[in-house]
Order: sequence, then structure tokens, then C-alpha cells
Amino acid sequence: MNLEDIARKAGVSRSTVSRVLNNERYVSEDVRERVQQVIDQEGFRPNPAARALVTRRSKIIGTAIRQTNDVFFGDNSYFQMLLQGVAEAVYTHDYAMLLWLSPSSEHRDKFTRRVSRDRNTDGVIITSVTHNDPLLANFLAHKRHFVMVETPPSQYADMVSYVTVDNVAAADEAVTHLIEIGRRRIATITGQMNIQDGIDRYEGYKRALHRAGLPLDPDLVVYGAFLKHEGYNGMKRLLPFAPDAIFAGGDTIAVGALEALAEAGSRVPEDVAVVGFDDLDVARTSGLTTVNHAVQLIGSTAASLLIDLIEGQLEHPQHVVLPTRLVIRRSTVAGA
Amino acid sequence: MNLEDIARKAGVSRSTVSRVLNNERYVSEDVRERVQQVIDQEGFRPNPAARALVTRRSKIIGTAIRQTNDVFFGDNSYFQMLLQGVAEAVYTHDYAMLLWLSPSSEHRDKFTRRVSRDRNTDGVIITSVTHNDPLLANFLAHKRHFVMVETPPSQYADMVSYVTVDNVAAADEAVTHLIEIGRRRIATITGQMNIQDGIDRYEGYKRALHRAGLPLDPDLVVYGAFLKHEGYNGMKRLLPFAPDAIFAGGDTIAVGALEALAEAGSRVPEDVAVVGFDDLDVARTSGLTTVNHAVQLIGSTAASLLIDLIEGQLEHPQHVVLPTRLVIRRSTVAGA
DNA sequence: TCCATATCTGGGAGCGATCCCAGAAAAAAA
DNA sequence: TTTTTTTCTGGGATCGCTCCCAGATATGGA
Repeated sequence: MNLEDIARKAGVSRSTVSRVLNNERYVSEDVRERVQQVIDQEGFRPNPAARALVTRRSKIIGTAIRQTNDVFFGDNSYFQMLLQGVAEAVYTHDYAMLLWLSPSSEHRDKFTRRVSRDRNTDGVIITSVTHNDPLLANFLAHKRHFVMVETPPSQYADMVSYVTVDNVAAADEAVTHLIEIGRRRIATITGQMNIQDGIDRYEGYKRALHRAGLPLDPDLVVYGAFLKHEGYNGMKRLLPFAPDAIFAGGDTIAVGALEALAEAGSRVPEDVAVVGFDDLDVARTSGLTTVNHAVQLIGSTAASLLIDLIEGQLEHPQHVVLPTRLVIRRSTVAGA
Repeated sequence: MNLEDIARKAGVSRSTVSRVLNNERYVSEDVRERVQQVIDQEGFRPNPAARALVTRRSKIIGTAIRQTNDVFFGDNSYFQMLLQGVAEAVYTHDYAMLLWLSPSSEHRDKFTRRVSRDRNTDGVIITSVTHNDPLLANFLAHKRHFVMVETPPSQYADMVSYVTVDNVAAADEAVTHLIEIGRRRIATITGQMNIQDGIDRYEGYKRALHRAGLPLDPDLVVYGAFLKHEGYNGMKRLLPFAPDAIFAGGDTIAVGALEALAEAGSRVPEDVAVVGFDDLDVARTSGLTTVNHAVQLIGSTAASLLIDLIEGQLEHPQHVVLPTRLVIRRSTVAGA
């Protein structure tokens, strides 16, 4: 069943059917109706491969998620929320979504090659970019459409499109909250220092301390990663230095820290107040004060942006900074 | 950059390049090498649309996940594990994966239409099928390749391919465990009774009681759904009847039940033992005794099976039943 | 009334692969 | 050496669309 068949059944030409299908002008109302009727009745859908071949558009966008074992799994609902957002935008724009997940066995560069060589997609949403990531260089070199869903490494900042939040300001706000509730020995367990989000949140931490006239104590800084056990181990390392508050670079880190605190018999928030970042599902269940940034909204915004870029509605590069909101729960304010 | 360009650069014909690309015989070694070199050097990848147009194969399989708001989210890691498994198989077979998620606003039938009309994929993995699901009927009618990752409604059982576990036997084993640790007032909170997995697990519950000579007390049966709050509410309903054990149709249900028990001041497992089903991440963290079925393995098995079906290596329909394993934790045995 | 313009319709060319077939070259058999 | 078979290579046809252009018809202005 193809255009020609529909055309014959409706007594018109291929071209006219194509016009109806693509909702183009220059088709009289009665012809349009007759053709549409045949299309509906036959349940006809144009062959996407044939269409893609000539238009050079597949109407498919990709989402590349690396580090799946560590990050895609676990109490980390970040990627589900992101995907849900992407799915929403993809749905309203009548696109489809291709998902690239990296199996644990696959080397980073292999994944990069796989994603960057793919020709099925019109553009890609990329996550978890590290500094000197080959993916970015590759995409830029081949002028492929892509949108990052985090702050890019600074040297790329004005060459790539991204959707993010102001991590520095949000972290600053979170730490300032700790200061306002009277904490003075505020420690931090950071995310990766080769991921811009990790760096920026640490920067916000320093900024808040500085403004309040508090010293930056190296004993109170643990460089970690966005993983629960990093929070757990980091907290163990911090305990001897008796912090009265922890700013964690991410909620998963915070959850790990909470576990270590519970084991050590420290009361939260009386002895140690804890703030996270991301407002994952787990933050809600564990009463964690955290920075909420609507991850789902980031996903849908990024996908819409990507589609606009693909369709030439917008010029590359575009930068979107979405607002954040500090959510106060009982890990910093008892009874909150 | 197309086949013709590569051919010219290598001093051969289009057809020869195609043969090299598809690893066909009847190409002399030196020519093959020369062509491959040009391909590598130019970083050439054949246009998937053109290829798909003539072969009628896209080498893309779809995964359709409905009910995203309720199920895809939350402490439910089921779909992440499944996707990870699918991704693995897709990777080893050099396919790609299209993901269909239903936005919360989308009506079930609309989603069905969207997925079933899609022509980008060679086959689809479908989840969360309910009885009289239009998706099944539609796929069968159009002879599209698909694999279910759960037990199909019984009337379809011998017409569709699926990968599942023996839910009846596994539930029986779980409830028998409760009986063996001395429980006699064993209640259950079931999953949906229009999903075969829900029905089968309830069936296993009844079977275990019957074999042990225990009565089936209607007061101890709550018909619920695979959601945390269903477990919570269900438990509240059960409390007045003083059960000494709960068999939950799913881990999310069990977690909700645990919360209600904690609120009511019941000790687990001393007063009430709890068993779940699925062994989600949350079961591990909350020490829940549960039935483990390797969800990731289900995903990869289903994807491999689907690809074999597509490529004609296997005849439709195929049934795979994977083993389960009861994992005993502290929700039934103190100190486990 | 005639001509310019806007609206509608149809058919050829082309997108970039694969598949099939024909013919050349090499290898094996007579 | 000649014939038969196998291996290798090239080019035409084809998949099902969209795009472009040409021609037909309708509309409006002089």
C-alpha cells in the first residue's frame, strides 16, 4: 500500500495525495476530503524510510545516556524524569525518540562512536558530558544538531546549545540556608569535578561561605561523585572533623551521607543538617532538604529546543537557564 | 557522500562497495581491502533510510511503555532494568531502540494507535498489557512482530510470543515460605486483576494456602494495583483483621504496606512478616523478602527473541519462562 | 472581452541504497 | 587446448516518497 495505490483509489494523482498527507495548500476542499477518506479507510501511513530518504529528516531524535549501570539505575530517578520530559515534547511535535544506553561492558569511546555515527536521528540530546568529551568535539565537527541538558564545559559554552539551571546560584542559596539556620562548620561532598554541574555547585558553596565571612576549610571538603556510596564514604571521612552541616552535590550523595550519619548515631538535623541537590524521588521519601529543578521540564524544554533547531526555527546555539527552588524538609528544619 | 562517491574514490562500482559494506562474498581480497580503506578514511556510513526503503528493515525495535506516570516513575526500577536489558541485546545485534512513553495526558487508545501505526520499527516489545488490550489485537491483525515481557491474557497465550516467569509457582513458593516460618493468618494485597501477572500471583497464593490446608479468608484478600499507595491503603484495610503475614503482589505494594505497618507500630517481622515480588532496588534497601526474577535478563531475552523473529530465525510464537529465586531478607526472618 | 494572476492537478526526476542479471576473468575439468 | 564451472565486477531497475515544473482551470482587473 503506497501513495500510488491511494491515489488510484481516490481518482487523483500521487502528488495530490502527498499534498493532503502533508497538509499543503493548493488542494480543493472536496478533493482533500475524498483523499483523506481513502487514507483513513485504508489506515494508510506513508513509508517513513522513503520520506526520510528524500527529505533528509527522520523525525526521530536520540537521547544518549552513558554510565548506565551507575547512574541510570538505583534510587536515581533523574533519567526517568528526563526521559519522560523528552517523551512529552517528542509527542507534541510528532517525533519519535531513539534511546542510546551504554551497556556496562562498553567502553566510553565505543559508545561515543556508536552514537556519533548514527544516522537515524535528526539530532541528539546528550547527558553526562565530561570535560574533553569526544562526543562534543565530534558533534561540533560534523555540525550535528544536539542539545545538552547540563552546563557544558566552559570552553564549549558559547558553541553548544544547552538547557540547564544556575547551579552556582542554587548551591549558594542552599548553603546560605544552612548558614541562616545557624550552622558554621558546613562541609561539602561534591560531584565529579570533571562535570560542570559538579564544579558549579562547589563554586556556589564557596561563594556562600565567602559572603558570610566563613573560612573555606579543606578538611570539610570531600571530592566525590554523584553516587550513593560516595556520599556514604565521604561522610565517614568527614565525621572526625565534626561538621554541623553537609551540602551534598546531589541527592544520591546526600542519601549516602544520611546513612552514614544514622550509623554513627548523629541526629539529623539537630547534630548535622543535610542539604542535597536535584529533588529526586528519594529526597521526598527521606525528607531531604534539596534544590528542586524540574528535571522533566528540562527534558521537554531540551527536546523542543532541539526540534526547533532541527527545523531551522532557531539559530544554533541557544542557552536556556531554568529556575530552581529550595525545598526545605526535615533534614535541615525539624518538623518541616 | 554516498555509495557512488566511495566507489569512484576506490575505482570500483557501487555494487562492489555495497558488497563490502554488507560483508558479502564474491569480492577479491585486494579490492575489499582497498574499498574498506576508503570507507574508513571517509568515515562513511550508508544512509539508513535508503537501506530501509529497499530492504524493508530498519534494524530498529521499539519498546512501548504505557502508564508512565504511575509506573515508570517512583521507587519502581522495573522499567529501567528492563530497558537496560533491551539495550544490551539491541547493542549486540547492532540494532537501535525506539522508546514509546505515554505522556500522562494521553489516552490509552491514542497511545495504542500511535504505537501500532508506527512504521519505523521492525518489531516491538510491549509491556503492561491489560485484558482485552487493543494493542494485542491490532498487532496480531497486522501480523507485526512483537514480544510481550509478561504472561499474556490466557486467550492470547498460544498466539503471541512472550518472555515471563512462572508467577504461579513463584508466588506459591513465597507464600509457602511464610507458612514455613509459622504464619497462619496470611493476607495478600494483589496487583491488578486485569493483568495476567496479578492474577497468576494471586493464584499461587491460593494454591500455597490450599496445599497447607489453610482456609482462604476473604477478609485477608485486598484487590489492589501495582502501586505504593495501594499497598499502604490495602494494609490499613487489613490491619483490623490482624494478619500475621502479608504476601504483596509486587514490591511497590509491599513497600506501601511496610509504611502502614510502621505507622501502626507493628513490628516486622515479629508481628507481621512481609513478602514482595520483583526484587526491585527498593526491596534491597528496605530489607524486603521477595521473589527475584532477573528483569534485565527478561529484557535482553525478549529483545533477542524479537530480533530472531524479525530475521526469520525463529517461528512465531515463542514462549520463554525464566527461573525465579526467593530472596529472604529481614522482613520475614529477623537478622537475615 | 481579454489578459494577468492565483489556484489546482499531474507526471518526471531524484534521494541512496539493494537486488538481479549479464558479462568478464580466473580456476577447474575435460 | 577447449569447455565448463566458479569467482568477481558493473550497471539497470526498484523501493516509496517529495520536489519541481508545466499545464489546466478559476478568478479578478482593465
